Amino acid sequence: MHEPLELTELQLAIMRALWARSEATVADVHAAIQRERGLALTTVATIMSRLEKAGLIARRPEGRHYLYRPLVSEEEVRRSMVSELAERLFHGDVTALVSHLLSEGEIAPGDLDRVRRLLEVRQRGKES
Amino acid sequence: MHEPLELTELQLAIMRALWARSEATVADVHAAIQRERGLALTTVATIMSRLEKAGLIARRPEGRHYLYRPLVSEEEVRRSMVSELAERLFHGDVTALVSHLLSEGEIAPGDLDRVRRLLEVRQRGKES
DNA sequence: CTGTCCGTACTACAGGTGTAGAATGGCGCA
DNA sequence: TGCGCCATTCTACACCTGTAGTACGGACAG
Repeated sequence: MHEPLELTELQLAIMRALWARSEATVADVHAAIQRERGLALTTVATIMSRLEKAGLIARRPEGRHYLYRPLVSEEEVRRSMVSELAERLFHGDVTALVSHLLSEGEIAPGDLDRVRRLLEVRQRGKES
Repeated sequence: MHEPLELTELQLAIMRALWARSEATVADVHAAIQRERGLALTTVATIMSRLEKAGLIARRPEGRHYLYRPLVSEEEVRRSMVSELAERLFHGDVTALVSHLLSEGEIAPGDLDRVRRLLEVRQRGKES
């Protein structure tokens, strides 16, 4: 239904603020990401109106300003971006991506147990 | 040492052709990616000179044309792009990315065994 | 010696992103 | 009723990407 859903870091920062609040004004979002990036309020407003034009968020009037809310979930974006990356780098072979993660020293040895547990849960869940 | 190494799909297609050959002319690369995308030769030449300017590939004169070769490996690019994505989407928590891959139905149940075997090999390799 | 062909380099342009100042429009106070 | 404030919108611009036509310089054929 959607074309690939690729967000840049700035767009993601804004979406994260919205996901955390579910409804927020431009000023809210601006305040929320102020710590990480010192952007002008109008910059945030610009990006948000572009996101709205792109159909990723929606807004409704509320008094003198607008309240924005996300139209896509964080999970959707993650799924889309991860599988897009798997496509680009591993011909869509997600297992190859996992393999890369397991073999390239990306995961601290201590975290392997966590992964193993996840895997076991997942495998039991799918049985039968 | 490098700043994040983010390649677009087109850039990757060209890099893949170079990785597969280790040295190639613009015409070679053009021919190689001709099947997937019907681009003009000059388009490929443009992208390749931009990649050279960006320091991702290098070239040396060879008779009347140039031979290009990659300056970054496929593995480096994969590592960089995957960890960049983990950064963007999971605050750099690679285990969370694996968890996402395991839980979001991204992996066919049949492939879970492969993953488990990879994990076991990896874990045994790291012990003591 | 000169015209042709081939590959490279230059130029161009639309669309997207990061960034933000300037203009606008309406609400409430004086 | 007019002024100012505040949020929103418009305009602007530089840089990157995808895409490719055109110009240029040198090697080769006649």
